[in-house]
Amino acid sequence: MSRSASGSGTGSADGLTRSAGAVVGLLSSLVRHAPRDLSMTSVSTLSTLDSTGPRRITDLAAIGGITQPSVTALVISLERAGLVERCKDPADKRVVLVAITAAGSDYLHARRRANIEAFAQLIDRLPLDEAAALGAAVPALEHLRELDDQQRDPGPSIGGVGTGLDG
Amino acid sequence: MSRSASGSGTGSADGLTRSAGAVVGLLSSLVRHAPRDLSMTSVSTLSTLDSTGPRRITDLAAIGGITQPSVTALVISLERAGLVERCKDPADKRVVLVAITAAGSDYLHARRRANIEAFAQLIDRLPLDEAAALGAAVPALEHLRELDDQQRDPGPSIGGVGTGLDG
DNA sequence: ATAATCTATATAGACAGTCAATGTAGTTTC
DNA sequence: GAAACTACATTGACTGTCTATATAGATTAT
Repeated sequence: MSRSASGSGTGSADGLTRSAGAVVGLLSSLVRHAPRDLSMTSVSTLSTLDSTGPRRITDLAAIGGITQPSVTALVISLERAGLVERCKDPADKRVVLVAITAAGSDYLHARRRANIEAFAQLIDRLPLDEAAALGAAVPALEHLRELDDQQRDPGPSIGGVGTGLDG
Repeated sequence: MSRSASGSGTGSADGLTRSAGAVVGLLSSLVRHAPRDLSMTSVSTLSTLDSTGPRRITDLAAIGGITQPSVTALVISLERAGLVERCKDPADKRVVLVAITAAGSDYLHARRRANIEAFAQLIDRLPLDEAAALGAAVPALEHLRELDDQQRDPGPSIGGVGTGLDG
């Protein structure tokens, strides 16, 4: 809380705190109204499968930050919904490889599109100068997300966590 | 998706979509790692009580977007934790008025401080220009939250919903 | 080679948070 | 003062999560 407090665009001493409050507040406002047809964790798991290909149960647990039994249950329900497939790994008969289906991929992309579009419509109602300021802050927002992921997952190349809202 | 697509700071045609994606992505990244000692709904309820004073059960249900039986259970557990008090309304003996206690208020403020500070530390690691851009986007972010609240709650003066992460 | 150990997943049992449906006490209206 | 309404509590179910443990298969050491 030392450096950029003087560097933030507001020029005031608590610009940083205010930035933090603004982002956190908006975040809060959105989360609790997200669609609930699938759990955040399910969407997050689908997202991982979609972007990085088939995975074993244990991987999904580590990536998603939940336990292996939870993933087992989650995958079973996703399978029942037709959104993923489970296949045995011929090289190691203990392993279950989970893959997203075409239906799963379709669902995911539709949901992602809807989320972004709804938010885009919100942005579209901003005054021009605010929309411009938001656009200029995009690299900062993307960078923040990277920093956040790094900080929580100091491990190697597991890839983005995927978080449900980005479904 | 018509106007500010050309007005956003990126200058590209999909600047709006990219802004939306950036914000949604960051928010997603943060949500799933929030502290879970109290549920989002509990913190949200505490926040409402803290900012608007004692409330009846039904109010809390409407404000929080959950059912009345859920609030009854939630309030009972908050009461057991010493964070709220329940008292009868002398004017209407059916009513239970729920009020936040000093301990509840302390908890809430500590949590809010911690959240904002953690996020501020993240912002502090941004390059100066990005931190400045983020600072400049604060009014836009705050405005977005307002727009979001309005859109979902076209009703009268219920006040901010409070969403758990802003605890 | 085979026994011990490790690994990947499944199962069982528990708990929190949510809901819909319904019960009960108190209030308002006609 | 009877009917209808309101505020809250209770019940029973379902989901998502956890810990602890079981089972099948793989690896390692002797």
